[in-house]
Formats: sequence, structure tokens, C-alpha cells
Amino acid sequence: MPSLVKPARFDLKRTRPVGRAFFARDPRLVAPQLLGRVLVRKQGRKLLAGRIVELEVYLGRDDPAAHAYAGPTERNRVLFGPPGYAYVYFIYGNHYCLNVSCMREGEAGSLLFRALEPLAGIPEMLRARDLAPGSNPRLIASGPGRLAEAFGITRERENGKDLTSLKSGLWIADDGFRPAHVAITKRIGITKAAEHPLRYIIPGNPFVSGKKYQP
DNA sequence: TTATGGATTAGCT
DNA sequence: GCTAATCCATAAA
Repeated sequence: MPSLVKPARFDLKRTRPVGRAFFARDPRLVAPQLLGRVLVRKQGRKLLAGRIVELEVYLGRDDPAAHAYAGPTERNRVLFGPPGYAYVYFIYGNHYCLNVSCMREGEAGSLLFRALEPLAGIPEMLRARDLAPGSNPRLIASGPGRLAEAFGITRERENGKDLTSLKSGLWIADDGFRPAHVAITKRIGITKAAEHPLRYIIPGNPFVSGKKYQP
């Protein structure tokens, strides 16, 4: 049975990195515009890429669910730094999660990358996830822990990396794609401030995580 | 110093 | 649906 989903195309040469000013705003404004852009990892000839289909907003001192809630610490200092940098944390003793810092320096706010639609380097990502070749591509990067594992992202290596710079080997690219619609739901997996609508998705995209949380 | 639980996932019932 | 895996920040003592 042929796949009903058209293979997504991606041409790195036809992209531009998303600049720092884009992230120097309230993450609630950044999120709907960041959906549809592409997370890219390039190490030598190896290219990994995935379209951003799900994001969650975390705010600062007024968001009890945010790591920035209690103010700056050694762990979360990237959140209070300049915009456009990777904040990577380790959770549940098993998983890494990737955020991009927003707001100007001194103010916290970030976006958690929760799901990508794989575009390039699928065999490599399957291997990184310890999945057999030909596995369901939804298992690659639908979920924040899976996404980080597929891209080989760890706190030790990637925390603090500049996501607007090609030199970092990990950046966000714009290939011109714009989603037709954006939907907003409650955040997943939190208990504090769980009622706020701060999860942004491309509705209907099959790579969005948590089917039962879709509108 | 010790206890608790978390921005998760995979595997089993 | 339930829970183990298993680190680390924070709260409690």
C-alpha cells in the first residue's frame, strides 16, 4: 500500500537561517511563525533536517511550569541570555529536551521543540533512535525526547549553542514553507499552570505528538 | 542530608 | 492503561 503522505522535499541551498531578531520577542508571538521552519543539523557531509510542527511556550517569572520561574540558576541561565540560543535540559533520568531562547537578554521565555516532520537524513535518524530501517517515521521525532535523540542533542554538547549560526552546526532555517493553519492547545505533561493554551501545532500534520491532545 | 517529582518514553497488561 | 528507568533541581528537615 503506497504512502498517502507525499515525501517532503528539502533543499538546503534554498534556505536562509532565521535571524536573532526573530526570537527577540514574546514566545507567544514567535511560536506561530516558527512553525513550518526547519531545524537543521550539519556535521561535515551528514545532514539532518526536520520541519517544526509542534512547539510549546514557556514564559518567565509568571509561569510556574517554566524552568525560569524561580529566577536564574546555573542550569537555566541560557533562558535569561540573548535570544536564539539552545537551552537543553535532561529530564526523567532518560531524555534531553531542546528549547530556543526568546525575549531580549535579561528576560526569560523560550520555545520547547516537541515534534518535527523528518525531511533529510532519515536513515541516520532512525539509527540514532535505534529503530530498524523502514520503521514508521512518526517514531523519529514526534515527542521532545525522541526529537533530541534523533538529532543527537545533549546538554553537554548543545546547551548554549547559537541556533541562528551555521557555524554551530545546529540552526533554524527558512525554506519559504508556511503552514496553512496554526492551532493552539493546552501544554502536555505538566501539572502546574496546565490550563493555559500555550502549545502550538500545525493541525492535521501526522507528525504532531500526542494524538489525543489535538483539537 | 534526604525526599520528591518532573516540559518523557518504551514496554508490558 | 500502568510503570520502570534513573538524573538532577528543589523542597523539606
